[in-house]
Amino acid sequence: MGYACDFCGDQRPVVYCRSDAACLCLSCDRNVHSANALSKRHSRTLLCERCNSQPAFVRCAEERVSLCQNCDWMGHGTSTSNSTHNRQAVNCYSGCPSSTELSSIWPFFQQSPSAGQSTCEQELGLMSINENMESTSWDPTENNISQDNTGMAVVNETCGGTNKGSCLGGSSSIPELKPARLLDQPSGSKDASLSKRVLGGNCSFRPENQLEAKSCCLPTKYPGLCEDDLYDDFNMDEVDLNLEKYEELFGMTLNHSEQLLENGGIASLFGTKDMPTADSDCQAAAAAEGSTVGVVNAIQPACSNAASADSMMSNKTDSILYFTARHAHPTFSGQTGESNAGDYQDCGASTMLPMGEPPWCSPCTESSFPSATRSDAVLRYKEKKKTRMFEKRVRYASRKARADVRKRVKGRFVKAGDAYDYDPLSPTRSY
DNA sequence: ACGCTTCTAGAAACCACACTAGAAA
DNA sequence: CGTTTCTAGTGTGGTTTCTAGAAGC
Repeated sequence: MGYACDFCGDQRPVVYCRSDAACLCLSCDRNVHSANALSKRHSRTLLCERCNSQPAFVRCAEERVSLCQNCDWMGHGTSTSNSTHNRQAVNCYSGCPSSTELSSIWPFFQQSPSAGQSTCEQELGLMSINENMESTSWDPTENNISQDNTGMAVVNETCGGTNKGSCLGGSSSIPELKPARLLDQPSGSKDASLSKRVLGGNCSFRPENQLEAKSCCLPTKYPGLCEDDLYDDFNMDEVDLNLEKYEELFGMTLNHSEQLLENGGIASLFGTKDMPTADSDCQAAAAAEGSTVGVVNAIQPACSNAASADSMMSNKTDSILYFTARHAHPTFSGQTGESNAGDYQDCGASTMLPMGEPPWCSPCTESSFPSATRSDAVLRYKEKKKTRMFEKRVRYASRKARADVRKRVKGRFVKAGDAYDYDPLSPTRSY
């Protein structure tokens, strides 16, 4: 069975766009993603050359193939001979990089001469791959991964010593590998520096830190933290985070927040009662699923009150963000059982995460979690569970791609040739 | 307590057309 | 039985409109 570009249906697909969930040839990739500023921000990566349906995760130097997480696991995780293959993380890109730029980030990448230069690289310099690469140049002193000047994240050289067992050479290395998407920042170096500033020294290079980075960029209600600059980095699409999960991440109950406020805890530093954590819903989930209070307590660490939580985080904002993100993390791991490995890939979180981290949720114990609050949380959890089935999913990426570039009048599609007031492909109007 | 008005949030409708699935030839 | 042609139905996103519920008086 042959594979074809989701857009033109003719050429062989080369890249995978997570935002569109589409496999595209280079020509269509440029065509589609040069349509407007938003589409230019779509993060793309190579397509897995084995299954041709998932974004590539690593590049096997020996086999000279790009593989998704599943295929990499199948090919290297179970074979003792293949498991020693030298593999490198595959970088993502956004904007409209030229073939030269693509070759610079993927040295193994070769493009046909017919494919010309990008049509929009000049007009959208902000999205250029150079800046992108710059933004992904994480300080090696802060992370156990380095990036060479080709944009490839070379893991093998940096995971020596005690981490040898978790190198890419082994099947257990996946959680330690920073996915290529982690290296990709949609905008310029400003964002990169911001991310580093927010994440601080607490962030090691683990897939969950992508979530941390995203979680750090909370909605604009936290003006002192990320109102302007950081919000741009909060790309919900890239995290594949639906609203429900967003609420699970940040939907802290008022009562709990007030407790923290009274104790001079985290919320006071945010200056809001909506301080984001995921503990209440996490507990609600556990309770709603028939777990006893003992079970809830069993999965929590010895962090029994807001004061201890406060001390855990010290008084640094960086640590607070790290803390909240870690708490939010378990909700990403698909506790509902609805997610599959592909989903994990999409959201950038490793399938190994649930095993690698203790699934504790809350800095408070049952005693500090009144029954009324718990029932409220259970109610909210049930509501979210009820609405879970209605989340929108794009079934046909090609239709989405066409709808994205279709001309409209007041939001409605117009006939081809008719006057329109909105053309996604053009910044000007047709009046 | 009741009725009315105003406000708000969410759902539904609308549009063109490429695409799909099934029936018919 | 396999291939081709035809047709009805579906899905896609941005905007507007509708509706139910809450809040205020």
